[in-house]
Amino acid sequence: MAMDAPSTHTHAIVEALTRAIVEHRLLPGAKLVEQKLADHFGVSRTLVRQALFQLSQNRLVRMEPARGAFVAAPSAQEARQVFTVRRMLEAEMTRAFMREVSAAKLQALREHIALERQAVEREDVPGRTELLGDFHVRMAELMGNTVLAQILGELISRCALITLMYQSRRQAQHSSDEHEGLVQAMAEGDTEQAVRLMHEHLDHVEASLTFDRKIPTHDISLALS
Amino acid sequence: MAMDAPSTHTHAIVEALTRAIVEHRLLPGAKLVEQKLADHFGVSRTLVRQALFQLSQNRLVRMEPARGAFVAAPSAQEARQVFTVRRMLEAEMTRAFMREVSAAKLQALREHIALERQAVEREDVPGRTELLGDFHVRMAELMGNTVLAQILGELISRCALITLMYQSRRQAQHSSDEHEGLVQAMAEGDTEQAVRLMHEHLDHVEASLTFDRKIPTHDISLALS
DNA sequence: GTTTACGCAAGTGTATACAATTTTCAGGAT
DNA sequence: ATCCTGAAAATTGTATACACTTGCGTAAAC
Repeated sequence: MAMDAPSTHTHAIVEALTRAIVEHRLLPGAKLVEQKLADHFGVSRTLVRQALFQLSQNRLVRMEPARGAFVAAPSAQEARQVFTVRRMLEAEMTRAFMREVSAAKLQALREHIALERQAVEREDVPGRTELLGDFHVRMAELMGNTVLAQILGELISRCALITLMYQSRRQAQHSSDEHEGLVQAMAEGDTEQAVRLMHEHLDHVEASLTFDRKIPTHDISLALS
Repeated sequence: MAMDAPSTHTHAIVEALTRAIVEHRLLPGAKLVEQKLADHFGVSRTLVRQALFQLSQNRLVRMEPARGAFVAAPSAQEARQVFTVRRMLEAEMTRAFMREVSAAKLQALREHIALERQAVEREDVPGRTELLGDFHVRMAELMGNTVLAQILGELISRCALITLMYQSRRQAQHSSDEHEGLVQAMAEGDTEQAVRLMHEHLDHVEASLTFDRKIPTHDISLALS
């Protein structure tokens, strides 16, 4: 999730909106009225517009000419495409990771999984959603490839938008278990098994998506507070 | 390269600047003064700023707080990372392509290669650079995966920024030949050979990069006219 | 009762004004 | 000659003003 800080103020708005969208406090389709957001953040529309533009680049927000900004509502087809790309990228990432694996890196991943567990235990839904996604970004970071980490981060944000509002505790637990299995295979040096597990893991996450209709939240102040 | 059209005016500026950067009329490190650009395009700074923000998201432009926008100058390390990601993505893309290959798709690629050839023949440097990159995007589009096509398009733009200002005619010819070899392997149904050729192709392109110092162009009007 | 026309409210798109910051450069001290 | 100093010029950052589009409700016409 590493990004530079453009004037800090705009960045803060982007962060707040991103969190609200990814954590499903703002539902797909919700309209984002510039003046309302400006009032909420205590700035002018100028900065809000910058933030919305930025978010529309990340595909978290869709902008319709002269009609305004809305929380993006990716189609089922787009969701499948995102997962297809993730599988392509992460299968090869797993192979590359294995080529330069080390005890320290495996340990770092295990510690991350421990954090996931804790979030699942304490029913911290936003926290666990973020941590479950960040596991994959963490792998890219451990390889020292920031470009890969950034692209994966964006793809995962788009996934979170598609994910069920409240992923069941069981599914979250399951994801964390699969992460552990992956690390286990990597610890044993079984590259092909690791790649296979990564594939299956992403298949499972994709299968757990729900594409039923969304109920938009129009109350921006509520969602952001 | 498919993007939506946000108010058409901003989009036109983004397009013009993108072309100027990717085609190396504006060299890495060049400062992009907002008022100068605004005058050039006959609009206010507002729209120029929107365009620059958008370009900074694509990593074609780097913005320094209170100092302004500059044409990005990716480090050699970043360039290597971009190519690493491309190899990961495109190796798997080639496999996926082979799973749903058809005569029509191969024909489309062959026609694209013919266009590359023509551009190389007539010494159309900007045209051939764009076409050589678009071959890879074309594959993604033929698979119907717009998400993949978009991500590849962005990665390739970043590559173009790194590429030698004037890729030699020989190298361009070589790239086109490798595209043809790839299609040949795909036509013969030899998936692993195709994957291998894609890998080698990207290795060759990466190897042809030059990381010597850049001479910034400060004359914006000249570069854009 | 349904439909069309019209006007007002709300909201977006762009330009401009002004504040804050950085850059430039002249002038003087060492 | 080189290095500080400081004020003016240039440039960016943010807010505001205003034109233009869209959405919606109301009322008139059929």
